[in-house]
Amino acid sequence: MAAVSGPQPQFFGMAVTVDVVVLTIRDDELQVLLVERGVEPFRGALALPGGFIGPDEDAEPAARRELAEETALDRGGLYLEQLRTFAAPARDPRGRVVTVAYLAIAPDLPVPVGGSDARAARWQPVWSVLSGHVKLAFDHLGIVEYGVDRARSKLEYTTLATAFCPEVFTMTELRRVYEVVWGVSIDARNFHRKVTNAADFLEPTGERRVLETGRPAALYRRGPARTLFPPMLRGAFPPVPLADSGA
Amino acid sequence: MAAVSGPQPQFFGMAVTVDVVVLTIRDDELQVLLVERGVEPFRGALALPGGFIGPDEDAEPAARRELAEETALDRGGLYLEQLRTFAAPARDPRGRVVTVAYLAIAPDLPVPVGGSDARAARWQPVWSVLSGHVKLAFDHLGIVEYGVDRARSKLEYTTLATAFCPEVFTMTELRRVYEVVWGVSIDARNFHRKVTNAADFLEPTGERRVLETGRPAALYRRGPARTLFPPMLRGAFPPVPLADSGA
DNA sequence: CCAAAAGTGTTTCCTCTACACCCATGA
DNA sequence: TCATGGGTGTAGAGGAAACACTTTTGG
Repeated sequence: MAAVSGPQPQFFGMAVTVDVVVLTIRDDELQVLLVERGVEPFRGALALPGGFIGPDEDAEPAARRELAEETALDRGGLYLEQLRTFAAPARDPRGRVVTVAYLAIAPDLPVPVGGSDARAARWQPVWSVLSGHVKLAFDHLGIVEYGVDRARSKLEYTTLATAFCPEVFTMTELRRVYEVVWGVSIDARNFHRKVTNAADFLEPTGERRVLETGRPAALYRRGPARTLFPPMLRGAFPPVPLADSGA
Repeated sequence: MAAVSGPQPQFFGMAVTVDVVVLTIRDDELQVLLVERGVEPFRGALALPGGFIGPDEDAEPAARRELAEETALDRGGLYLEQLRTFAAPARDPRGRVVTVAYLAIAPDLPVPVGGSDARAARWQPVWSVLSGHVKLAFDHLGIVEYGVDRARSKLEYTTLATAFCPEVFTMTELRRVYEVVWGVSIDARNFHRKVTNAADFLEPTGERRVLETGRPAALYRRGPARTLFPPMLRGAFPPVPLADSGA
């Protein structure tokens, strides 16, 4: 595509990248996917997976491509949505680089491997990033904060929670998503009633999963609904920090 | 800021613009601010106000600057939030132009005037744009659709509705915002109770506004809250199309 | 039989809707 | 005193929180 000679060629000196906040639940914790940078700047530092948008590429395909290249995550079922764009003039030492941030949600997957521009990819608990224990390159800390906020909000009024689950899942697995992402404790019985009443949220498969102990759990698949009505309101839950389900 | 000589100079050939969906309520209709383009491409066509981000400028300041330049809208009180970024490769005939779209909400203001790159600025009913009656340049129709959707959603669980009102306003003015933006009819009495119960949504000024007829209405100012709890759920309102408040 | 996890029923409370009713002003 | 719009009271429906209780498996 040749550029029409325009009156403002001086503006065509920027680069646009994508960066992806991939969230999952592992070991009963909310975790984010990070890569160790293999190139300058910030070589060796941890960062979000991402990279430059190609000259003839749209942003979302670029996000999927970078995920596939750097982290071997490319299965089609991955939930991906645009978060927001970060355009502070000095956010990248290479020059004027504007980044379009994406949020992806994945079920608990095998540990991803490194790719071309990244030495290694690994899951990191979100709290360790938000608390500053783990430092990120560029302005990626702010992007993670924004992405986690978005995910927490969207659990309320969309069916996003199912994106954290595998294709079939139990009621308890779905409830753990809410508990872990929000950091609250939820009554299993009222939760069961609420989500089964929400139209098109879940479809029973008819199958059951037998565990080591206890009654077998019914299995569900995500339904066609994308918004949740009535919503699951966070404000309605007790300020209890967490269920002491462990130990 | 000189660019550090990086390994990927071939990516630095893009331009980034901002485009702003400014919404207001005029004549009991939701309206959007459009400008008549004064330069190519699409010279003479209607478009959203916007323009190129400067070499050392962040996106949000650019949006405010373009609004001031093209539409003489620059008062500080304007609500402005980022919507999303549109990056389709062929969206602009001048070359690879990525745009960061913003949503602004304004109270009913005096009709704005044109500025440098725009011959004239004017309010247009949203329905005339969404229905295709009024054609827009570039992919701006899609941006308006996205912005209107966002505004409708945010009325539910944020205090965004007050951004449509002047600094002090009556309960009825606030209710008209919901009715016009959602296209529904709302019981005035229940609405009154609901918003006065929501913490920090409204602050009574103690003043009253005397109208031509009827009991004087109490005046309110927006409170410090930015989120609304409990939310105003759209699904709860009757499927009635509109209040027949006019003749 | 016991432990553990899944799922149901029931009570109580609280919010929301619908609507009757009262209040304050101008003409 | 009438018309017009602002604001309160209240009864009934529906949803949610709390929690006792039953079901189904493994040991």
